[in-house]
Amino acid sequence: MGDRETVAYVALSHAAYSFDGEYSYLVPERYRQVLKAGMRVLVSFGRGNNRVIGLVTRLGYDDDNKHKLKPVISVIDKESLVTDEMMKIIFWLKENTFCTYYDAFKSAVPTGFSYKVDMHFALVNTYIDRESLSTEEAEIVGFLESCDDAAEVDKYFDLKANPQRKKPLDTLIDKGFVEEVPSFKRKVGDDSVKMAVLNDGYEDADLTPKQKKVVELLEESGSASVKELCYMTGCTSTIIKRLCEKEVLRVYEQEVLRNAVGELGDRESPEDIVLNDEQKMAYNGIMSLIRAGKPAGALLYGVTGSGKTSVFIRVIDSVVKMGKTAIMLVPEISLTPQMLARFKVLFGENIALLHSSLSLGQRMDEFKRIKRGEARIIIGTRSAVFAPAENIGVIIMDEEGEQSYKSDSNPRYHARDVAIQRCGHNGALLLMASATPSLETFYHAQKGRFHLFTLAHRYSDAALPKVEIIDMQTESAEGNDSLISRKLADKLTETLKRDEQAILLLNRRGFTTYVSCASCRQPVVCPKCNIPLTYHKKNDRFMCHYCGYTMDNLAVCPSCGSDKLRSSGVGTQRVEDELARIYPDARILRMDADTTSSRYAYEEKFKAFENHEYDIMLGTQMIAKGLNFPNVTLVGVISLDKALFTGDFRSYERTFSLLTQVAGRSGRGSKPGSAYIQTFVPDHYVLNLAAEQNYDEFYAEEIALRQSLIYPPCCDICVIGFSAVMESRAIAAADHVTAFIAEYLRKNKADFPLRAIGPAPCTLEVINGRFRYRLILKSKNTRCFRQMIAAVLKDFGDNKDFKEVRIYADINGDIGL
DNA sequence: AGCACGCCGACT
DNA sequence: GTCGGCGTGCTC
Repeated sequence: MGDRETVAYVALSHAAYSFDGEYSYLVPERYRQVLKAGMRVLVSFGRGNNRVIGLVTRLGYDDDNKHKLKPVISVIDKESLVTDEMMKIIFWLKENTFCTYYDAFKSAVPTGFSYKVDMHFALVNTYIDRESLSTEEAEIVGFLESCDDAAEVDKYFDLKANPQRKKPLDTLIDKGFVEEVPSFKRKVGDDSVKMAVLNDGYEDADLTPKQKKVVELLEESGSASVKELCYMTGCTSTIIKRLCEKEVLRVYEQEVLRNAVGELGDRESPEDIVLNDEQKMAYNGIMSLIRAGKPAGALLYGVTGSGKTSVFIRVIDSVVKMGKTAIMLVPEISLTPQMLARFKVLFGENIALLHSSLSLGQRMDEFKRIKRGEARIIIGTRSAVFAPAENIGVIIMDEEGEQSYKSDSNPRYHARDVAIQRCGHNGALLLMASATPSLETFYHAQKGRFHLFTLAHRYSDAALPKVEIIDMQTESAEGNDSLISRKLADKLTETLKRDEQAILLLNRRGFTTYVSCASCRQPVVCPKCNIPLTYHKKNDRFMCHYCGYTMDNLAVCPSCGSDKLRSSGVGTQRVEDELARIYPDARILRMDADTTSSRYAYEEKFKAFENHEYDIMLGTQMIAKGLNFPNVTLVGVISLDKALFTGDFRSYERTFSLLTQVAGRSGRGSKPGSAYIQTFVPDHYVLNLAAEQNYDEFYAEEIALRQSLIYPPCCDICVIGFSAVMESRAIAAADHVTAFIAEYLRKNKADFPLRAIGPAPCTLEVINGRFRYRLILKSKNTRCFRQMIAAVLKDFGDNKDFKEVRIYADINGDIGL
């Protein structure tokens, strides 16, 4: 038994969920010293011996192996990208979010580390017996002799198109005459800002009408982001690509400013931050939990403006002085430049930043700095919870209830759940903070599973803004058909007169949200999604906010041909117009996904508003959160009624939180602030409790509701979603899975409580031309339950009948839409 | 997902 | 007789 072979367990990069697993490969002698778990390797897989990249999940020995193992072909990484602890997280992600090992790995490591393999081949420096070769083999050897370096034989012989040529190449490798030399290329990422400019001599090119539109726009503006170009001209990025091929324009990646925050003069010491008594109590309690070195969770529950950030700073400072690391998660980093600037001043080089607007290179650098222990304070968005930090003392989640902490694509994880796992491994504290915590978190805090620290007073005892609800029903009964009530209008006038600023919130982009025909009553809908299109005045086009489809402004009704198209509903653009009419002298800043296509634009605009270059800021949710403008004394909510009734069980919670947060933007400086909420349902308790900023009461109401209707946190909820181009296929798939579950329960004599709802169409039945159905399972998220879901997904993936149907499972995510 | 193996129809 | 249709099942 002295001859046990070293074996690497490998998770493959291209594995589908149904055959994802740890495959064992022999580790050749030459790699035995260097290969570690967490490195990527090149292996051959399947009957066709395709070269694929895989992740070594662990190393072991070949005990009684019945298989003839294939060897590891080559090792890609010089060092492991994954610590032991992160490897546990990868396994956890696979079990809990039903992704593949490799998907989990990818979300834990910056995309900049992704590689594309190209196989090259070279002659082995040895005697080759020509006589033994077939003609095809001799041809290959001849070609390789004519090459200086390792040659891309696959390209030369076009192996993709002529797969029969692969065999002689393989036999040559088997005979030891030819060796494979993999070449790894960094993939070019695609999520930085792409900008376009015209090339010299563009005038001479032959252009189609759509292309001409793009060129004209560029002539005006000089340069523009590709996204903006598409928005304004209504074309797709393929047109830009075509223009690029014609050398009419060129596309380049926008440099992200390395030092967006800049070197800010004097460094402050975190210890100079003075805490009031309440903050001190919270700080002491938090620190004693961290010093205990045991996994724990705590909620810092404080009203807006109670100085949670100061507590964070002192905690982080102390944690770092203990020799530990700290991770601080924020919902959207671009929305908190002010907080970031403050941290830079306090902690300088000790900070690493992980968020989406960094370039790939920057992200990789930050990742390395954390891994080497050079940066011990990590600030970032959701995915920063995977930072390769070791010896973590605390993970802070600011605005813990924010939606952006939940991923709604592939590994469908919640940063909170990952953070709990990491705190468990590190003996660290998970510190969640919010004025309006998620129901889940507050529930656990009530039950004593999380420690609770409360900050009940606003810093320096500033008063909370006075909030008033305005009934738009009586407003219109009394003859005011304007979007803005008389009261809000008066307040705006006063505010502008005092040279103070106002923030107005509306959760709909565009101009009008609904265009319909007065004669046939048909709304104008998206041909792919069957959802009413939104009219955008700025580009004079109809747009679908779900799939991005756009079309020209219509003169006649597409269903009956009459010219009586009428628009209704209100978008930000329409409000902007109305404001401009009432307040011709006011400087209005509109902030929504249409005006701010690049991350960089956010900060510019917020800065301009802060410098009082504008009087009124009008926008969607993005303006409601985390910002601090001392000169803002008026907040108006044009309408949020739609958000109350989205069909998701969290819609009350979200609306409550949004309202309290936006109201909190008012009166943050020395001047007192006020807020006005316009609504057609003025008696709704959610609105009234939000106006009172009464979270405790809201919690009591909402938890009772969740208990009686059985929703989280009183149970766990799993959505299994199906989508297909043909509606009947989506239904058949959903029915199949429903039957499979019933059968599974019977066979396994499972006795866990389970309640299935549906299958039923999703609220938005069609998106982007795919019909959507869902099955909702209410149960307890136990291992048995997850095993069942995994079995469902595996069975489904193996089933050839449903090739064209996409499926996903999401535990405790949203069920709306 | 690929890819080979295998078991039935129209062809040099 | 064989070439090739794509149904079925496996991948260390």
